[in-house]
Amino acid sequence: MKLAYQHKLSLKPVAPFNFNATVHKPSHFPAPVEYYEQGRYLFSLRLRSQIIGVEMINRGSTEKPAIDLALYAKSSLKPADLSDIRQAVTGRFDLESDLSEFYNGFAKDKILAPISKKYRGARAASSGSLYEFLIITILLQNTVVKRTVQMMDNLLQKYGTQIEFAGKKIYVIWPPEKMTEVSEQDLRDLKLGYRAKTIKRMSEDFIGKPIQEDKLRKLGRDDCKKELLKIYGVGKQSVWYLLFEHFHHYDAFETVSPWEQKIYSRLLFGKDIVSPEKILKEVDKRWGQYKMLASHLIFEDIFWQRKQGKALPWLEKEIRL
DNA sequence: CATCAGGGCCCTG
DNA sequence: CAGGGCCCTGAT
Repeated sequence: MKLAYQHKLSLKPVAPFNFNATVHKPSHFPAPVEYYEQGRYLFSLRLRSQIIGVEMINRGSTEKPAIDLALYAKSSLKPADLSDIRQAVTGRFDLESDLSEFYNGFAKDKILAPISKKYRGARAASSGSLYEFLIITILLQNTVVKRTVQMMDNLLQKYGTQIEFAGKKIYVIWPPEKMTEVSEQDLRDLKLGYRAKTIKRMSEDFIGKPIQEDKLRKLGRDDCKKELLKIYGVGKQSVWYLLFEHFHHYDAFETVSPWEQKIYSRLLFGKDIVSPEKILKEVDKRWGQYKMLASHLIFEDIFWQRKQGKALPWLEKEIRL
């Protein structure tokens, strides 16, 4: 499906703002629902029944941020659509948070200071909808990245829609209702295993009396967490991915999975393995209410380095792409 | 060839 | 609140 250029919007994020380190997270597994290059990011969006291709272009600097959004769709966009898109993008990329206190602080922190300077203005972001994020967290469960990638590709090819805009082809995820027409066996045939059931049940939670993403955004961290844990397939590991990346609670760091444990052990203590309790205590002591944002930056930094070709053999062992 | 753990979660006892 | 079961795949 080819989408035609319809409209341009201009956004002004709150400074300091780092475009590249916000829109692109090199530690994330690659899914064909987005495209990134320096200064430019494409992703797909469903708005009511419309499919929108969004192209974000960096037009500013860290201290004077500006983003242009070029919007692509089949038919023209109404003022209400534009206002919804503006709101969605602002929310998903957390453009209105003032992080100057964080980025101006911690100057004496040996680990954080150089990284905080390097990525000044970066924030947590998740370009997809809550539903899309939940699909990803389910596919991450109890498996290795390679298989997650395969499951996601299988699902998008079968149930997603391929769109072409701004010179690129990416997918847009299916609407949750789609999964009601699909049997558990259909999903198992895509090598999803027992996740088939989880995806079906989770999708149903978005229909009828749907989960309200906007309402969840307004809740405090603990209330938001409580609501998210009610969703079938969301447990203690997925919930803080959601709280941080999707809902931007910058202190949401309460569990460490085994692979992350190894990486944080190395980055914080220079050791192969340190207990999760010790890691959590350390980040809390160092960074308090910003402990997840700070940890996220040092975590992403090694993946940026890897992307730029730096050899990190100990890391390769942990990611198994 | 077989066994098993892996970016967890649900359910049961 | 601990522990078993769950799908599939690549590593051993």
